[in-house]
Amino acid sequence: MSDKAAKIQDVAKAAGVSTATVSRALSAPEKVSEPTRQAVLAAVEATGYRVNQAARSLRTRRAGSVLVLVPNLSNPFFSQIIAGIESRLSAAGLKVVVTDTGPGAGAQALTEPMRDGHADGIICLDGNFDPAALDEVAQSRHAARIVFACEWVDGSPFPSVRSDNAHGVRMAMDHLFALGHRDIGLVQGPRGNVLTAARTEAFAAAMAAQGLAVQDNWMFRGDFSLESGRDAALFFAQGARLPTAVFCASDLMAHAMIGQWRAMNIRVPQDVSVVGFDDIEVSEYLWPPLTTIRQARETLGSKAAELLLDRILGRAHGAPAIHVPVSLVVRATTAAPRS
Amino acid sequence: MSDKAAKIQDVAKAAGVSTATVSRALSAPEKVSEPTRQAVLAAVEATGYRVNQAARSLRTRRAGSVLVLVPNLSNPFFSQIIAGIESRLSAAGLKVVVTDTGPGAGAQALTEPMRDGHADGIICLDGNFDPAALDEVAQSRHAARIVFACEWVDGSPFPSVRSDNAHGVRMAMDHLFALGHRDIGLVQGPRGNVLTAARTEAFAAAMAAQGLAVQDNWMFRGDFSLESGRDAALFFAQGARLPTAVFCASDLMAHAMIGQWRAMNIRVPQDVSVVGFDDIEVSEYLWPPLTTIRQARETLGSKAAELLLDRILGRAHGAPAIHVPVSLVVRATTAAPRS
DNA sequence: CTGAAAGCGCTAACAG
DNA sequence: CTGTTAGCGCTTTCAG
Repeated sequence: MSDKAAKIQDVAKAAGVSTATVSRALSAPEKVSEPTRQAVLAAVEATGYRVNQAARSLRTRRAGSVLVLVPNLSNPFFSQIIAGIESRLSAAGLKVVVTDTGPGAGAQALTEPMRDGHADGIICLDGNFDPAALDEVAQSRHAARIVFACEWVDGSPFPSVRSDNAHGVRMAMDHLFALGHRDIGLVQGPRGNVLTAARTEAFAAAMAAQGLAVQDNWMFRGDFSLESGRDAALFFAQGARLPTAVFCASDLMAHAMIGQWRAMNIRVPQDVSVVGFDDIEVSEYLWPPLTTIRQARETLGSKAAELLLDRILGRAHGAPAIHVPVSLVVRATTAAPRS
Repeated sequence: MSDKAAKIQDVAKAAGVSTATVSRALSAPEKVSEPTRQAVLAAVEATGYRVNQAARSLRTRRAGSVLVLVPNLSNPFFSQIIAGIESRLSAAGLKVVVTDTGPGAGAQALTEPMRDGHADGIICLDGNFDPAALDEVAQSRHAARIVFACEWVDGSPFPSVRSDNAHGVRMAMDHLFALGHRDIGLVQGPRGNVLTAARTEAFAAAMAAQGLAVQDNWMFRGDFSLESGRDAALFFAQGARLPTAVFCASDLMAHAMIGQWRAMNIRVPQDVSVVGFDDIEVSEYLWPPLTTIRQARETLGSKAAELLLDRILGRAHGAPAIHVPVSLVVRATTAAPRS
């Protein structure tokens, strides 16, 4: 049990067959007669044999695993997506490993793991790549095994799974309009981010459809982080007049903004209503519970896994953009405007 | 660039040297003359060569990576620990991969990755293993490359890095005592967890030192989750009398408890004071900002990485338990008891 | 259905 | 300092 690791030779000897048969019994059972299969399995058990993945990879030129690239592991938003990915891929016999794309990771982060034989495919949750650099990636022979989820890169030829951001924003805005809000502020994501673009654009469109102007002094540039949410609170509070509602492009920013406002005695939703985006777990538990747009994170993950699997197995090609529905979760941070 | 992957042979040919020299130039530059090294590097560049990790692993019997086992990826508490691990190990040329120990993962999760050649070592942030099963793990030839961090398993022969939990609880309690609290409740972690044991014991000791009894009806069994924090709020509210302060074994539980209480019109800290444990990022941003015990997460991670590295390189042995200092962060959830 | 044998790409002795 | 050579453990033709 604690001796040298058994190798396929040892199993073959113990089972009285050749190494080739052991190999087949293990990875293509249907090619082996039932009795030999049993014998091999028994021998595997007896010797405590485990296949050496390095040797197998070298021979088959497959890694047996998929890499998930996350922009920021500390954002609880991502864990459920990973869970969705995992459930789909582990069923297909693939391991899932997760890595944080450090700040300023180059586009090579998308191909290197495959070139180096670490992964058979990549699911990237980070859209923060230089489009030009991505063109080069697209030329690589590994390009077909890259899938984006949540975020994506405009104009890039990779399949992606995304929440229906525009629809989410529209629901949020309709909810605010229905409550009677017309003076609505926006906390955006970081410049150059596709989610920022999609959500900001949808915000502007919704305002325009109501004949409302988007005011510059009610528009704050954040970066999805807690800190920028706090900054947003200060920004709005310093203005001549508070909007009656603010739409935040992420829950995290919304929570920090609300927290800072409370410290300043600005009450949500009595003084200002707030809507978030993401529906992270904590949003349900804090007070006041956050009205927000829920992303179907598990679905996002499993669809991305599906897309990648299709490509790894050569079952499908092309670069579809799959949109996953979102939903409005009305909780306690929204109410009619202050009079 | 997008052709077949270059192999070491191609580089050797291009540089006019043998494959062995290429190999040396890449992984032991000091064993090669400067001119040849340059020639090899140029050839690598020209061919776009990347070493095949599977082949290298097969030959060297090393994976070149370390696995971090996390109980729950969705807890933001872990990400900074991982960052600490990463900064130390990447400097040593090791990749870091992260996996979620699914619920009910067996002890084989600790050895399998090494047996299978996926990892050279394991840093485990999850203490939830059957001690009996761990005895078997301890016999394995991979036992020497397992390090625990944050959590650990009592009586197991593995090195570990831990926060000084007892000291943290003592500081929290002293803070409450100094404010005048004597009626103090406790929200524990899950049964069988070492952190629960350490923190609950320290709580009881602190109370005893003040001549105070630990009341059963002010003691709630949680599991570190948001949901159990909400349950704790209900539990205390249903009692005949609220304690004047509650110590929560995790920030997440504290936040959910406070949130639920606010919904019930129980105010923190006016009606009850609350102290948490962890100091997750959000604790600083919510209202009221949480008084809590800060764990030096980055340090926890880097020390664990150091410990593991020593063992991988054969520089050190044994199973030390390294204690990392914690600190009390006083914010706004604690005040003098209601009168 | 099974066995023999040839490597996958790399590194580590061992000579020179 | 450099080249030759022998595998690491596995899968996969190719025969039988």
